Amino acid sequence: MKDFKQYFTSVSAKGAYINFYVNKQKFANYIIKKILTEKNNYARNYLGKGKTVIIDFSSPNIAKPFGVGHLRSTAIGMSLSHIYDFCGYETIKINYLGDFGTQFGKLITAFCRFKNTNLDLTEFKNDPIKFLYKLYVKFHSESENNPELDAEARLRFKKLEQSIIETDDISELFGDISDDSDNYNNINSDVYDFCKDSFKEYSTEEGNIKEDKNKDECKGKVADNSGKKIFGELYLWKLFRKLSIQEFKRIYNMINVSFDFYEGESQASKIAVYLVDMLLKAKIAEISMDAVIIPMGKTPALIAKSDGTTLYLSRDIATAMLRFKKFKFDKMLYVVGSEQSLHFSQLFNVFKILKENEIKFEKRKDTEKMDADSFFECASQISGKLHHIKFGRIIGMSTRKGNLVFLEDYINEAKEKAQLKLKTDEQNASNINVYKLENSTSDNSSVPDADDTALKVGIGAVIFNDLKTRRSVDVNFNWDNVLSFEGQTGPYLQYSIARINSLIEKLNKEYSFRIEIENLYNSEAFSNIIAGLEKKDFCSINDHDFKSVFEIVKHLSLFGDTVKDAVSHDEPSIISTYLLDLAAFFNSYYQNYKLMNLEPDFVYNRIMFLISVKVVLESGLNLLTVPILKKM
RNA sequence: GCGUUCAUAGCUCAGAUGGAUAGAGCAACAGCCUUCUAAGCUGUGGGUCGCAGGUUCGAAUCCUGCUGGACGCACCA
Repeated sequence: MKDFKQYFTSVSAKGAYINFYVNKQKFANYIIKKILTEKNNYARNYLGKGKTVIIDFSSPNIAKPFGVGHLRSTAIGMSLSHIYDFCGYETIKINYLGDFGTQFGKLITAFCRFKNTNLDLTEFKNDPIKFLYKLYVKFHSESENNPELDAEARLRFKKLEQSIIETDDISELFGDISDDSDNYNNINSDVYDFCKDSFKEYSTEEGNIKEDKNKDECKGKVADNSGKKIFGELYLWKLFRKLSIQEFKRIYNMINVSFDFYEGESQASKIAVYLVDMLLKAKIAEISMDAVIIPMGKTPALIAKSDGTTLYLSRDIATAMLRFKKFKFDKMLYVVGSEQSLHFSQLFNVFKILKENEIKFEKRKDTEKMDADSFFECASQISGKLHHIKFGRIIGMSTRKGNLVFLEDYINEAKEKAQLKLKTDEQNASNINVYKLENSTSDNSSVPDADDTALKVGIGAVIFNDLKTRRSVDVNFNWDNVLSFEGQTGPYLQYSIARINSLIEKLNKEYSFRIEIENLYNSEAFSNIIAGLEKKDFCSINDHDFKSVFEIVKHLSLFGDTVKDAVSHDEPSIISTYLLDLAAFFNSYYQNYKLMNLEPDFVYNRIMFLISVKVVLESGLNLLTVPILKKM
């Protein structure tokens, strides 16, 4: 700080502006040195020190395929979690699965009815999600002509809901539902009997469930994997959920996404019922047309249906409270499409109202499995901590044939394109090598694992495509744009890094520098190099390439501000834009200034410079969850 | 009808708290691979920043109105 002045050469006033002239050489060397020393900690900040942020994202519905629509939330949420982490926050990633609602009654009905007809159960084992999706579609086409199906579905859901709410298993309600300990891979043979004809046994003609005198013996039950008798609906639902989560995890794994917790809407349903009751007693909620509402603004918030069952909103209120109790978060982000804006503004309003009416709560002693007092105590602290991270819709999203696009197919298409590209590159390379062999300088090494590379390029293209524009704008889905690897794309960024690696490797060999770029992030080697260069400058204002070098270094120096911008706006695209500019600067430099055959000292310094560019590009791609490739 | 949101080059978008001559990529055209990866680079053309007012020394950016699109508006999530 004392020698702050040395970084400026002069100051002058020009019109309405005061211009500071920086000492470019000192500035450039300072930045390069800083990056080399701090490496992947360069540009980190501590805005969130001691603070906890929860990011609720992805949140697909179980028993439904993971489509491209969910990718946007997933990509944005995952990237935000990295960005918050980079800013010193304690970050908790939650996947809130849609595991509750009438559609499960439909699915169970369809499963029982169609199981033995033309749908193949081995298909269910091989690809449960696609199988269930087919069931769902089949149910809808058949129920048009057969209203009986809808009635059965409603009843089955009612039974499911009942058994979920009645369950005594608290861990089932509050635990991480992705736990793999109970293995549902082998379907219990009871289930076959259940599916066959049990429904007739316990449904009445009025469309109600028959009272069971002898609960454990009744036909509608099957043994779960611990041998306990549970309703068949509950069993199937758990099975569907388990299989769905397994499938989701496989996909998440592929795109480097992970969660700290998997929660389900079903978990909150029990508390939601209780919550509605409390809000009514506290006179915050009231009854209107048999339903329970909380009056606010123009559109009152509906928290219970006229039949007394809860809604999405009531479950979200309960979930937020549970999470606050558990994590004491300072901030919670819901990464959900902007079409749900009203829902979230209502949710946030509820907490505002709870805060304003704090004193109205009666302390209750008749708590059941939870501590109601502390539950409501925390409610007043939640207001202002919730944020809806909305994003625009994906328009025109369909396969080339016009159906829903499964994420995996989407990635595969991108991968195939990348494979094709790799193949033609290799051919071209071998053609060129015909010339090169005369000089025999080329080592003719092809890309190590073409399959893996293609996959990462495909994923990079797909993820980056969702993160390159501001969240708020609707994206026009266009296959040609997504599958383009040129210009402002993920592969362009990956390619820039691959180029730096390959260049450094070549120079390393040519000049015998022995710079261990492999160990850049985990060895002391670099720190030592830097320490040895304490007094030395990497670049000078008189260098022939200084203008271009400085342009890049200036941009490198802005990375920290870019990260802060991104976190304060919850906007990954700010990082994307930054990286595209950086890559463009670098590629321009690469093309215009060749390093081979220059003085060793100079080349060595430029390698250091290139490493600083690489460090920032890689940090940035990590923030976006775009895979980094050594070679392409 | 009410609410939210968007409108910048032929297309997709930057331009985020008002600042100097509004920038990229794609597409088009003209070039550049027998020295570092052409998934790249260099150049050319392309704009009444939806329209009309207002605030300001200064507006793509802020305010008002209008037009056009998207989404949402009580028992779905």
